[in-house]
Amino acid sequence: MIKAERHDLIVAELAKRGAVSVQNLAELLNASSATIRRDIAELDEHNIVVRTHGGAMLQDRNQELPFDAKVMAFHIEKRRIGAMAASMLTPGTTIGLGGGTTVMNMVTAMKKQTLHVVTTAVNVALELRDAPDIDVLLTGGVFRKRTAELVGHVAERTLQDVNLDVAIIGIDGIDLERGLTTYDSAEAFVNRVLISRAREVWILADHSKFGQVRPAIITEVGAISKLITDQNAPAELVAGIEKLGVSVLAA
Amino acid sequence: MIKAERHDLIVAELAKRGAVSVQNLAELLNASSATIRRDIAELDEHNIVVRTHGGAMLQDRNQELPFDAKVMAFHIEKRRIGAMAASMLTPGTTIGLGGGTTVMNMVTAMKKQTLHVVTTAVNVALELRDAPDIDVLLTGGVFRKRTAELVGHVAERTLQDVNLDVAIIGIDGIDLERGLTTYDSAEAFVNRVLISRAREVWILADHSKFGQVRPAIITEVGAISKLITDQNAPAELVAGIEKLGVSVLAA
DNA sequence: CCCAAAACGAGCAAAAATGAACATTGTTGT
DNA sequence: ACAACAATGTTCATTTTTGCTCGTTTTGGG
Repeated sequence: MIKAERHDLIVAELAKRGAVSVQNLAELLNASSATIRRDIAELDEHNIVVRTHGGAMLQDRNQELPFDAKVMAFHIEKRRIGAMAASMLTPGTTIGLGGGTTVMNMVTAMKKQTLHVVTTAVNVALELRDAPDIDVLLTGGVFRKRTAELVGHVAERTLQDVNLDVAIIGIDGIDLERGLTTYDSAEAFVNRVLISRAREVWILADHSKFGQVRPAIITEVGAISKLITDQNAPAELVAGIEKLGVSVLAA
Repeated sequence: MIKAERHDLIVAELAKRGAVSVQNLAELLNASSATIRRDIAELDEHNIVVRTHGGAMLQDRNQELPFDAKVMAFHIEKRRIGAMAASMLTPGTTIGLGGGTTVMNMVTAMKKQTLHVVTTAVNVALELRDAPDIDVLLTGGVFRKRTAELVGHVAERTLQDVNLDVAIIGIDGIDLERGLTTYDSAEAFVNRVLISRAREVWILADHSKFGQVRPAIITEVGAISKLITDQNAPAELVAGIEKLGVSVLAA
């Protein structure tokens, strides 16, 4: 059994049970505990799992939300997408972040880095409270209660004053002709401004978003730099997107 | 079973039942009562559960947020001050809110009212997520991690664009000669802007703030309209403040 | 108010897990 | 074929965790 296979199985086991011991995994995978420990350490470095004494778990209980998390759709995929996106950041750069669960997964994975963050999402700011080397600028704006995101002209004007190296946003639908879409038009507009201020645009979207069309258009597919998704994204759609000059990465 | 897993299960059990005994948990998790006690103690240190004699229970929702030590001090007084201030609001008006624990107490007490809120405090916005008839404008700005407040020119500029009926802020010190003061000068400055945009200024301060002087000046005592405090405020200071035209109310 | 049962904290020793160094195996490129 | 390298397993000293004992504190019933 090769390393990558073990890693996959460890993540799969965690997805099922939430936490596993080194011993269990050693038996399950016919590997020595030393190897399992090395595997877990590596997965932890990539922020895919959290290493603990005796084993590994999916998330640090300190940040475990009282609700969902484990119920959330495609949370393993989102976590891996977030971890990959976080690992691709250049230290010291300024990144703009929208809202959404996938982006939040990325934020938890990037806490140890050195960055400047501009965001329209209140949750992102709060999550970064214990990130010692990341400063956070909240755009301000009308507080959307459902998503805890900030919209409107205050958000827009604040964004007009910053330059971003990368804008990273989550979406609800991606379609070759209809572009990147979401449910709320005010949020779509703010995301459009975010995009306009950035040299590069990264989109985070698990495979369930492919081929979906939502009411509010954010931008066209050709306008983005990178699309970070999971292994299950439909191949022909991925090919079509790449043909538009977008680099598609599968976590 | 690894420690982290036990911790998760303890929290899960609490989520279901509200409270559990050490014995129950010991059986359920196949661990000794000593271990369970240590687990609960650790979870309690991280403020995830509340340790009690014989077991553990869920956090008291009213005092759970990130302020810890400060919240406990003068908790009762702050709550009464907050309740009184909330009861004095006129429906439909626009109020500006700063940060701090006393203001937060007021915010929890005003959720059912109909109001427009402008605030520099991220916690205030989140707290009002389930207030159906209050719309919230967050000013934006640099996110101060210690207090979760927003400061800097973005906050200032947003405030320049609004007119407030009342500005309500908490302070760390009030003194006849040295005025209203707080620890952080950036926050003091934002509060000053907040005050400048309002027709009326209400200050919330429990009695421990009287006679205190902190590094950063917000404004002079004569500039405020109402001071809402508790019964234990020193009488001679209150008299001096009233002489400056401030109406002092004791909750 | 008092007493017995239950729960607790602290110290301790056994057990489990870890990290680091080293040996072995397998793979890759030349 | 051979050297360089990565991955894995093994050993051992160290650290962390756990269960137990015992004296003390808290709780709740009479």
